[in-house]
Amino acid sequence: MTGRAAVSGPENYDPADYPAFAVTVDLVVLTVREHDLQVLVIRRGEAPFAGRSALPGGFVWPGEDLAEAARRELAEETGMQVVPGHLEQLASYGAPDRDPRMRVVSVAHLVFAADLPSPVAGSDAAAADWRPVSELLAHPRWLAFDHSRILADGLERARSKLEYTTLATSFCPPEFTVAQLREVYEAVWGERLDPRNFHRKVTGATGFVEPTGSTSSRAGGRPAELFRPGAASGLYPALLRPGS
Amino acid sequence: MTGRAAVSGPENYDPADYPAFAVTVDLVVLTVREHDLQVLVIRRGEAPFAGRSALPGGFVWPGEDLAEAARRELAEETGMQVVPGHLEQLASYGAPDRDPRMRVVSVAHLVFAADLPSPVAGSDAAAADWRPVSELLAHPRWLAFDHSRILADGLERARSKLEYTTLATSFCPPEFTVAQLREVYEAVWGERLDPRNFHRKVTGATGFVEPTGSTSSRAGGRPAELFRPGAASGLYPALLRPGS
DNA sequence: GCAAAAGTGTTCTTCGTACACCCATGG
DNA sequence: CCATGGGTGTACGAAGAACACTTTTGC
Repeated sequence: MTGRAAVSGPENYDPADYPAFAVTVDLVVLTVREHDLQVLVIRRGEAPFAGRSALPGGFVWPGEDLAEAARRELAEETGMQVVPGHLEQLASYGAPDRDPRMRVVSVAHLVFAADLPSPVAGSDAAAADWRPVSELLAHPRWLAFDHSRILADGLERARSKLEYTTLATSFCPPEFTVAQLREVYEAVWGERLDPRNFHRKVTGATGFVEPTGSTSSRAGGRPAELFRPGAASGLYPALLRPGS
Repeated sequence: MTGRAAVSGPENYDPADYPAFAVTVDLVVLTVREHDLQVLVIRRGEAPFAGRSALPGGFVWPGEDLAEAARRELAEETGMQVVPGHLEQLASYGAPDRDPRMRVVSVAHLVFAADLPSPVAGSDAAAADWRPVSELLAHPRWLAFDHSRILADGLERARSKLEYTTLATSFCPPEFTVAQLREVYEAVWGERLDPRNFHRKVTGATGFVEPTGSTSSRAGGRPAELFRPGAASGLYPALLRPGS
């Protein structure tokens, strides 16, 4: 387990001499529900951290790529289908004592999910469930391991990605109004945005949203136009956070 | 080695049942020399990829954090001291076949280094040496493993970090002129910038650079004022790339 | 008509860009 | 003096912020 400690890299070593790590993937699955940013957590049944919440995740298998493992775990633990929006690698966490049982390096991934009707069903995990991000970050001990840190990093990544990419549409259903899109920005950034200026910026940015022609009816108020996600992935001009 | 494949995450498993991975750190060490962005590579002595260049790196030890391992490998393989500028995690690479010998997950790190007088000395590796990034990216097979991909990701990260952070000063000596700082931007972005507008933006951004009071003398031309890195880490207003 | 939400126009300011121009040194 | 690079002033346009105003529905 300790290794001969060859110091010059991958050369001159015997594989068996080197420390074995477990490699896992953890998932920060974000969605916007009820004007609030929420994250998918599961309830841990066993020690360590029994009874606490944790991010979904699990071990990477021998033949799998990291992203593949993340997609598999997402499906297994939450019943969510592949590509429920967008999945990207977030960062890796490998502090020696982050798991008391063994040396684990976890590759965290970030998923932007639309608010599906029944997002957590037919799940393999005991209980998968949406929780407000703000609530979990206010109580860092509610999450097992270093998952609070991972969540914080995922949130910060999400916040900055909304500024210069079109990923906010991943949080929306296939067709959406400008107000729904604004709700995404307001929930992720935790700030109120001017509806009038927001509307102009969104419709003015090239390839961000594309009108469908139809409108959405609602109680009280003029019906809103419906949009589809546009072709662009980068956002120009960018939508910068107010408190910059 | 294959595992019982418990599907519900870190619960109900026996550690010995799970696939063992080797975990390494790889380093993308960038600097600007001779008006050109360069990266530190070592020459591999042994198979696989014997004779080819590779990014410096090596195995993570049992008691080490990931960033710690990166700093140690940097010192061992290149003789560079800790914190030669700035070190941050880049991304992890874990394709099943990325190393023909064993299953390896590599956590890549990115270092911004100043152009030191003798950056590679007393090195443990056979030969560590600066190479132009553009040259290596134009010939992806010159680098071992998936290091070309890692380098490309590191370059893109560096490019965007210059836009909205003050990290460019990490490429400069402790005291520098605006022209030297501009050389960093031009080398990393591969674009010419207007010296006059650049000067105003740099000196106008809050906390980016701080005048020392002294000047630098040079052959032909008015002496330039010398600056130190300022206190800010974020850059406001941002310095955006021309071709946006 | 009235409330409510969607969407447009207008003004002010900030920032990017282009480029004319002046400043301070070495030769 | 003149070549060379450092640094400032100015003018125009694009984009952000604030907010008055018009539009289109339900009741």
